Amino acid sequence: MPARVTTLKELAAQLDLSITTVSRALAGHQQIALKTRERVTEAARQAGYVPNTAARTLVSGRSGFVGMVLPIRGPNLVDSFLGEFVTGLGEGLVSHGTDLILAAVAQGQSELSVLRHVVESGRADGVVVTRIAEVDERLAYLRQRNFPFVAHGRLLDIDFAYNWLDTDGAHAFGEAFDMLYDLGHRHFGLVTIAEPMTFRHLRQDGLAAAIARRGDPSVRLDVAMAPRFDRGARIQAINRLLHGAERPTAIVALFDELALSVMEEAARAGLTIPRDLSVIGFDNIAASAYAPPGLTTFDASIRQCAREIGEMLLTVIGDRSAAPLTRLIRPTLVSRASHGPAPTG
Amino acid sequence: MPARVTTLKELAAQLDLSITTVSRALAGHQQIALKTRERVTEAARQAGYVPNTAARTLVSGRSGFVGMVLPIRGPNLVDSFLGEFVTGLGEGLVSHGTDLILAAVAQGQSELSVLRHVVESGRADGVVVTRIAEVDERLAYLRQRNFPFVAHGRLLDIDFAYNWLDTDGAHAFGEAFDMLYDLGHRHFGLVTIAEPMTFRHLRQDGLAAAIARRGDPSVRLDVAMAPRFDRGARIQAINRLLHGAERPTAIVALFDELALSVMEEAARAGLTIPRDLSVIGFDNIAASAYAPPGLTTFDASIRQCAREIGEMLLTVIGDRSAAPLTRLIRPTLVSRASHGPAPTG
DNA sequence: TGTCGGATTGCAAACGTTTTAAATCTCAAA
DNA sequence: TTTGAGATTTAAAACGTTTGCAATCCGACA
Repeated sequence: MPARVTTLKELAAQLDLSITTVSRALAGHQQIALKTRERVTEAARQAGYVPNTAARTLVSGRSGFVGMVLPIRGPNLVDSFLGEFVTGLGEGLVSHGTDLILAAVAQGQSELSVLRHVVESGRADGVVVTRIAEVDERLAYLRQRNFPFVAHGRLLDIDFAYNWLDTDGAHAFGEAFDMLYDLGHRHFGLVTIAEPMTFRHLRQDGLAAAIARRGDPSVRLDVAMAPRFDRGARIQAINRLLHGAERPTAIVALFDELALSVMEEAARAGLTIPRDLSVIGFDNIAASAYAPPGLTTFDASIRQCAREIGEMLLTVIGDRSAAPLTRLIRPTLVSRASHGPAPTG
Repeated sequence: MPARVTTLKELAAQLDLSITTVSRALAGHQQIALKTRERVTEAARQAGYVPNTAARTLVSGRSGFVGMVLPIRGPNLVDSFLGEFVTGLGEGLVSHGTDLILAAVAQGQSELSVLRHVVESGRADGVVVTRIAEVDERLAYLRQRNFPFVAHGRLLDIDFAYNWLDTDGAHAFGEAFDMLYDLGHRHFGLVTIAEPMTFRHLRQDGLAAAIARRGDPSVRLDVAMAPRFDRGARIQAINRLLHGAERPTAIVALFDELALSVMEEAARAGLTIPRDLSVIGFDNIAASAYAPPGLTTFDASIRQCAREIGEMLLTVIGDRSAAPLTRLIRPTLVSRASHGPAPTG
């Protein structure tokens, strides 16, 4: 069995003081004589005393934890930025000594039920919710429960105010269109996913808005929709786009994984990028830098976003009555070699 | 403030039973009449009752958490498989309803002090330790503290028994050598790192052992050592290898990031892979599939390893007196296009 | 009717901390 | 010497759960 944990009671006995005094001394209360405070602090340091989290949580009602439900993934797919996200979140939380709780979802269980469990058991003082769906029962629950949370992403119909941070995909896709238009492209392809996630709409709408802004009737947009996690179907959708009656000269993909697939299929079809086809992605995952000829994309700086989300959540936990915090991050263009002038003729 | 949390007391009052009975009924104790058990279970379900973690932990001495210290990284580098690792760990833990605690290390703080805090505060029932160093103070502490843990990786001088899971890098590097030797290669390069991590030695020793086994005095091995996180110095070390008096025909890298750098620098030097140079990596990170011409490497199946680590840790926590668990996973060769016959002449 | 035994339920302590309210101490002023 | 104000310390309750032990209930048997 593990060596005995030092407790307040033991420390108090050793110092011939009451538990109360020791507790207060360690908390730095002014009412305790300075000499006593120092004596206690030193003894605690020597004994390697660390207050018991459970006891503290029980009495204070604060756990010092922030929760997050691990995204569910198929056997061979991992959230490509989970690592970055978690790292950033840790950075954002560490200043307050807050730790992160990751709760996995068991087979056949719902993400909501896990979230509920985290909340109701008092494990966490607040939670982070990622991958927001168009209609998101998690947000509905948290709101009704009035539990502190920050969402990474937005709802579509914002019928209530809440704390969120999002990357401005609409802006990025508008920027992508403008850049490609200026390079002479008129026939565009968009590869998107079938899942009801908000970011899909925001990005597509951003693209559509930019097209509308330009007001050029010769601009054409073909949309290919692929299930997110079915690789075969994804390839099929992409090839329909590539081998249609008329091929777009520029393809914008909802995120890098799709863009990389587009580049692979284009290569397989004998197309040279960017001479025959321009491709632009979103996220800037590691592989995008390596995939020839280097994918032009937008950096979503997940780590930085997650760090801010952590900080926001700490704020929300600290002051539950504060006005909702919202933050829209503008992703930066990472210009590599997968885009160029529209092919002539 | 959040809606009131349902508590045992409230549930008991509502059912006109004692707290004890309700607690026992929910725990499924046989001594409670079946009818009562059913009545209580139903009421708890209706009320959405979830037992308070802190209270339960306090009395039982078990937190239901497993801890891990977030690896420290520079501003732009993230542990490339943290996401996979965390996902796997979650999968391994979820069956027992155990959650994962991730504790970040603040600037200027030591990883050991954070680990200590996690342990001493009773936050976790066990911990996972990754990236084992040649002499690892974390393992020394955990052992002396007799606290349940599983290490991902081994110590060099195993002077005490403990629970570990490791990928058999030695075997993989031997396999790589054999394969390359059979392809005619005689002059080898190894790109390794300067940090005192065990896996460095194990892999290098595996390579050396394979060379010795072959007993061919014409085999030559040049070793380039680069600091792990200094990209500039890394490139420099690689180029020394590429532009020495005599260039190796095959380069084995300690892990994929290094191998990808080798391929980049080789391309920059006008070399064609694998015609002029064979390159083999280790880990099979996502980018390795995309980097031209596709990196031959070994799949370390981090997710699967992490899952097993989670399961091992649960076992260790359940039975502290059990014999140490050890597990050596043999990585599988992922044969892509970066290796081939040695150039003739 | 009284008693016994098994089935069922409840009381109270304990886990380690924080905090309210009260007790004690110290020392200068009266 | 007494008084009292301020400084310092403490006792005890509380947080929500689990659990050892004791109490109660019920029907059967004598």
